[in-house]
Amino acid sequence: MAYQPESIEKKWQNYWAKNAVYKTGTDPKKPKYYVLDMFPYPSGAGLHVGHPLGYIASDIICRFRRAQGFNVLHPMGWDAFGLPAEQYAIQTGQHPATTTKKNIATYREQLDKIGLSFDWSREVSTCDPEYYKWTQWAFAQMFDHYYDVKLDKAMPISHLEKQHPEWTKLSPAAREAELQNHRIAYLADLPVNWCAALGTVLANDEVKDGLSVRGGHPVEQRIMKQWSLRISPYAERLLQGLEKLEWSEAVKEMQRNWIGKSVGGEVDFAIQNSTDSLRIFTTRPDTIFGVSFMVLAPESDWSLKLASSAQRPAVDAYLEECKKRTERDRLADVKRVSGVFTGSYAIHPFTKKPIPIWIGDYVLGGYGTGAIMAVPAHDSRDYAFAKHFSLPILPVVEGGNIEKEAFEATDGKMINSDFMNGLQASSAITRAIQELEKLGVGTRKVNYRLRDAIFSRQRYWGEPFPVYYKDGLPKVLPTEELPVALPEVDKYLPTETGEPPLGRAKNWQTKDGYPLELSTMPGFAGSSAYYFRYMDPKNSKELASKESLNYWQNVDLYIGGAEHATGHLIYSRFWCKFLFDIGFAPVEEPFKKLVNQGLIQGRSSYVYRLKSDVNTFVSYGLRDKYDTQALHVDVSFVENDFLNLEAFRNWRPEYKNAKFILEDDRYRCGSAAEKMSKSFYNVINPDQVVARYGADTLRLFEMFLGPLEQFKPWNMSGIEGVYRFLQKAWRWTHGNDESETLSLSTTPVSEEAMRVLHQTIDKVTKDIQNLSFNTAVSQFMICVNELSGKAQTKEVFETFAVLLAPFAPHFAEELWAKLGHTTSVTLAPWPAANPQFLVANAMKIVVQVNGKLRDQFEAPVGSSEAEVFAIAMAREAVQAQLAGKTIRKQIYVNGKLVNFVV
RNA sequence: GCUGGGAUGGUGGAAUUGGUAGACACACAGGACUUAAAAUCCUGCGGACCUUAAUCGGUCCGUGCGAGUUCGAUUCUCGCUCUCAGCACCA
Repeated sequence: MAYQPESIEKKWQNYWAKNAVYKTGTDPKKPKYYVLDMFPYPSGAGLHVGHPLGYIASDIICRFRRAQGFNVLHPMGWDAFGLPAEQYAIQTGQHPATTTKKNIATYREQLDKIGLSFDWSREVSTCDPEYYKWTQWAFAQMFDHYYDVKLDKAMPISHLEKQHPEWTKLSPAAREAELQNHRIAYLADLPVNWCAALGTVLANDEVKDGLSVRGGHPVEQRIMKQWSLRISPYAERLLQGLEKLEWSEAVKEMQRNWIGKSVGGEVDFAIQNSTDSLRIFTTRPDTIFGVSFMVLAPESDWSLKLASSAQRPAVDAYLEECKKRTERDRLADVKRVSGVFTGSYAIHPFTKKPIPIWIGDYVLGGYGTGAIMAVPAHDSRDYAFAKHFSLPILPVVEGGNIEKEAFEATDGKMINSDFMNGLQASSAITRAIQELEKLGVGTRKVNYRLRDAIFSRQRYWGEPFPVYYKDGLPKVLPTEELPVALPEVDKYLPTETGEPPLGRAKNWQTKDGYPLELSTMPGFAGSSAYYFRYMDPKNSKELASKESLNYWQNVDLYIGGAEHATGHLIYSRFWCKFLFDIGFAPVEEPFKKLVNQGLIQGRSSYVYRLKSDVNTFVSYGLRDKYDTQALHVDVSFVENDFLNLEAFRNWRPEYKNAKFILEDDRYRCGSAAEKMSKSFYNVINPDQVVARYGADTLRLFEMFLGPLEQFKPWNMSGIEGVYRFLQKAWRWTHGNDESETLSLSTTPVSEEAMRVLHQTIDKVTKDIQNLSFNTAVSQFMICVNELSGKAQTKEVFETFAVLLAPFAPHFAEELWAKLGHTTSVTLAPWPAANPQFLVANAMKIVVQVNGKLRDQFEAPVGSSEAEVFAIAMAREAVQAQLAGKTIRKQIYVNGKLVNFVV
């Protein structure tokens, strides 16, 4: 029987399922290893070949670690709440739960075909009330905690109340208002990103360039009452925590930017003819003598307060104009300078000179204090503003070309700066703050860009809040009364009065009749602690038991896309730190090592149609000789870039009589790497590939495609290579294509063959550890090429089966069973390479003189360095052609430099 | 503009701390087997050149561009070009 993946793969998948081979429990005798894939959102389109890339990689690691004696946790589940299901529900009336369930079934079926070693007994789904009960629990905990700045951790609200006995005298509403300023989950009027088309608010990471990431709808700023998570006090811990993580520098850097720490000072500028003072934040207090004007954000409270009566009409007009400009317009013309003078002046803290106060939309209300001191000589934005309005530009740091542009460096000497003259700008920063502190008008200050996370969504398909309102004040439900299950509604749209869809639910209230919160949680809620739930997924008392938490700790290896860098990955870290603070989580960081698999792009194919004759298509190589238009063609009609003419003619009626201008009697298509999309006709499903080549070939091929973290186009032309490899391996082990049994021999294995086998053990082991799966696959190919037709002993086949199992588990399992084993190859221990076979029996000695090859020869293994030299010198003497020259001689043993003499 | 990656044959990609560049695979070409095709197996495959009847053998150039360090650079340093990704009025 030839290698027939379809028969063996189904068999072993059933075997694994029936015998629960991959079921994991806590086992104190073994070291633990937790490998997690980012769980997918089950969309209606199903999986394409890009999805399994990360899953296959993590599966290889899992199988490898198991063989090394680790107790491996490798679960999978579903990020099941989400916008697409809701929008589909709005269009069709079908309940999102129904669609989601169907999609999950499809995903599950597709994943099962790939032979992944998930422990499905731990499957979770974020839309399951038994799951989101614990999301609600965590939220309730956040409501009941505040961030204690002194202790630098979250503490119970009761602890805060003890420090404020005066609050007990307040009315319930006033007291709650105080508490809302501290609760980690709090309700506040906030400027939010409102998306009218989606009917909901969005988090900052869900908005890009003023458009929603999902759907690309315009987003505007609005003030709304929203639930938020106070993530900003965690900024410093989130930043510091990055240092210890084994994450790519790229993702760490993205998080650093997102947190946006900047160190500087806050300075109070007195306002002329007023007792008020204007507080600004600056990172360059050293340039304070270069201040020539101040700028307020248009949305700042000061803007109207400081408008003089003479300037009032101009200020009003400008503020009106700013309001009209949406976020998008503002981003669209960054270069445009606009602003207006308020008519008021501030007083310089050192020179006591008056400084005009302006309003400008390049200053943001939401950052710092919403006001700046402008130093045009040393800030490019202030420079542009000053040039536009002809304001003075006063250089205080030596260097640059102030006539042309702002000089922003801090490596110059201070000038025109009184007590700071002559200092380096970088050291003047500290000096300036000291002086300001003496005057009592300034202090050192650290600012973060990280904003609190807005946590309300005006949607149906999400976790309901565990919140009700008593006398108009928010309360959270106790854990015993959770979950608050998502109610049924007649339509998935906002109500006529503009309330979220939950406003349509009947009896949406607590058992005591208090109304429940109408908004739902955002997408990241369910994914922020799912890694803990997998540890103990059936627990109805807790998110996870102490015992399981202490055993599994956190995720050792997390694999998923880099697109979650500033969303899920930062929220999860925050969530975990909070759970750590309240004594639930055993560790502060959820994911020790993170690997971002590269996107697999689709490979689109094109045909070239004559503009003059829409029925004629020109082959790729000849297209320049004609005037043509490129059209996408379904990639299923194309093999190795050659078009199947028959299939193309049958594709659409208008191509029935298509004519072709061929090259070498064939039609060659053009190609390009693009996102996999239905509209480009380039989507490849893993099912198609499995049906034709089998799961093991798909697995090997996805790994062979290139480095895991690299973006790469899907290109089927190479798949034959790995398929041939498995066929060769089959023939090697079975003797020929027809044999049903193994072709075993007792002939001792040659030393050379042992060398190949042990090099394979060595290389594959190292490659898996380095996540260098593509070179591991190459090593397997070398191994089979070398050993094919020889080395057919039981021991060799056994070693090969164990090595191959992580990559091609079905093939390995079949081979293992035929070797007489009755248990899964998964349970076999990982082989160790014998160092004896890793060195060559004859050392290859290469002698170079002045970098040029002069001599090469072999010496017996074990020769000492001195012997090698002696042989080399003797041979050189015979050659006798080096006399009279200064030489540098290098001697290589097996390609390695051992020494050199001059 | 800022930050972080990347650039190696026709193609995807290999190359421990600097040490014989191009492993492995695809594509292509030639050959064997076959009535034929498929499959399989074998050979060649960066460029220029020398040598030869042809092999064998040998030389020079070659890892985006230009310098530098070094006996020796795909690898390290500096300066560019192009490209991918992220951030972007964050004071």
